[in-house]
Amino acid sequence: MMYIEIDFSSDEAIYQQLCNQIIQGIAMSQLTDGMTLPSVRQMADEIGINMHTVNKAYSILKQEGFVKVDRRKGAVISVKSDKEEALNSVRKDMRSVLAEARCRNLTAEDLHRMVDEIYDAFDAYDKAVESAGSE
Amino acid sequence: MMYIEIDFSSDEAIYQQLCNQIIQGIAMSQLTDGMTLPSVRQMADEIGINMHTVNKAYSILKQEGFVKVDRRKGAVISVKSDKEEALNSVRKDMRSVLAEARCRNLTAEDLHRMVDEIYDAFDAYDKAVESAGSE
DNA sequence: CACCTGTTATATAAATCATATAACAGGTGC
DNA sequence: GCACCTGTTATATGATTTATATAACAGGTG
Repeated sequence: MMYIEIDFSSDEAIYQQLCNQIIQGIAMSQLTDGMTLPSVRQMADEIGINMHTVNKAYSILKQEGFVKVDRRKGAVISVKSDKEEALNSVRKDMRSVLAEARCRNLTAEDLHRMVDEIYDAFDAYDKAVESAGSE
Repeated sequence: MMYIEIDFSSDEAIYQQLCNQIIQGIAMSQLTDGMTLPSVRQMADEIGINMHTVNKAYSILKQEGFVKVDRRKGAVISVKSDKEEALNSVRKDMRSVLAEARCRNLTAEDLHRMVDEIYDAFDAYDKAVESAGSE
């Protein structure tokens, strides 16, 4: 079970928003290895979009190594974690973010702090879910 | 003077590539406050694209606070650096990058190291330019 | 007044995004 | 075998975005 919220007035494509929210769900341990995502049709119904839009998102997640797609079970969370690959993939995006950060005079320390805050926020979510397990 | 290289077979929009390269140019001090970018027509000619595509890029850079556009001089580098605004703007993008990083089991330390490496690379470029000033 | 700026308007072709309808391959449970 | 559920593929259509082209306007410079 996972809340997905699509902003239809966003300039970000729907399939892209869907990908991002699922990745964030994995980051927050809301989605863990072995869990299955709703089928493309079910997910499409739930959030009120087309099946093919969901399929596109799932295909990308598969290609990027976040899920494995099994014809009978559907999309199963399975994160590929080759450290070298991961570093290279992340570095590319990080470079763009840091370019802007540096233009705006943020220091490496500012960014270390930001990284820690965001990572802590991910962990905080884990704990909240664990301790509210009975609800 | 600044080399711009557009990958026409990229899935990234041309105006977006142009924005990114200019922002990276500022980050590397290749472009500094007060410098003027080539006029929209001149830049378009140089890299072989349409004037309006350049204009779109410049307009975005203006809106995001990287340049100020003067009708007579053109687009002048002028980076807005309100720290609070900068932190909030960067945080949003950073969150997406870190979500992927965490899924792939990268630690906060891994990312601190990456931040430092990228920042050092920006600085290294500054120095290279300074010491080769006579060429 | 020619010449350079950015800016705006309009039109057009191509690509992307989202949708819709339909069908197929394959596994599950009755 | 037969419904029923998966993902997957094909095809078509409309809306939006991207990139281009041509043209004109406002304003500052020499």
